[in-house]
Amino acid sequence: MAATKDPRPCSIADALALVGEKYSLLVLREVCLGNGRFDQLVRNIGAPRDILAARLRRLVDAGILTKRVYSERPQRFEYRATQAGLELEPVLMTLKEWGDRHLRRGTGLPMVVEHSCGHALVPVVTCRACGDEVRHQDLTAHPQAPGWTLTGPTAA
Amino acid sequence: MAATKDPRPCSIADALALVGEKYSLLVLREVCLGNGRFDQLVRNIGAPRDILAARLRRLVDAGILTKRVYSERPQRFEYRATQAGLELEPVLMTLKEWGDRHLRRGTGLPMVVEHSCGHALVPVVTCRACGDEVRHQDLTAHPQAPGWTLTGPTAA
DNA sequence: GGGGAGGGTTTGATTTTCCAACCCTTCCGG
DNA sequence: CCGGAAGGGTTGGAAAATCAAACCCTCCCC
Repeated sequence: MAATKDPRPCSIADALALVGEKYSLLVLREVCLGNGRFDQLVRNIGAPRDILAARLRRLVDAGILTKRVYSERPQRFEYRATQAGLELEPVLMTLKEWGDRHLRRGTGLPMVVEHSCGHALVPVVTCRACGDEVRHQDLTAHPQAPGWTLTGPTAA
Repeated sequence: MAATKDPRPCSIADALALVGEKYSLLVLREVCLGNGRFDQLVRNIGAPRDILAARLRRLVDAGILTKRVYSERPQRFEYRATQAGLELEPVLMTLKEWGDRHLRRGTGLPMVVEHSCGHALVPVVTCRACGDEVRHQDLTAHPQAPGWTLTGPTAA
């Protein structure tokens, strides 16, 4: 689902071209939870079976999932996240946190993820260099490739 | 674009229902960069004008963007991120980082974001409680609402 | 040999997207 | 006063993606 003629070279656009189609990130959610079987995915995501099959093919081709046999005779499969797939989990957690805060004021969370430190996970995006939480006003964009023309206050 | 019958109550699914449609997150990318005018968005994202208009309406309705007049006579508009919109920027940065690492091995990045600490931003998702980087093996899911049946190794 | 689980594919109707063309207002130049 | 051009969309019809339900195949169990 690449933005058909995105004139900007952009890793965000490229990433979304792989995992931005409807259901793809929900597939990853389920697979990260260990629910990697076809009918589990159908039930838990609520996607049409044909679409789901297409997404799974795409994610496997992209190296985000692998298809494993968990039983010969009868032959049965399971999808699992590759390393690249697991590294998308922080994106999911960050999105979950946003949804928890903005879409469920007061409603109680449908799921809580516990971190190994013993606390409920509240993901925070920080800067690798200084450790500070990332906020918009601390960021400045520096285009490195043609196609980028900035005009706003974030421009460099 | 809600997963039409997602049986799971889930903040990830809900968030994607708002911003998961094609182009929506790219709109947010541009708006965060300060490129909030309709024809800038068309050019920079490469989306059809009608689709873009629909996305903008939706994002404004959802409280993620606002439509501001930046010139009366001739009347001209500009879209800006609300606080809720700005708080999605960490999601974009995390996704950008994933794309930079997995989709551009060796190709040189099309854009670098500088953090106010003086270094190029490399976003890291950490746990608010302990500060450690979030990794899959440190997470355990705890369903709080019906609809959640876990079977895998992540299950609680 | 009937039925169910698992993992899909096929078919046809319904929605979305896409693209090009068009519209409207206001400013500008001649 | 007339003809653009910029900005911000809307409209119409063709093309593509999605949806739901039905179907298929293999193997297992009774």
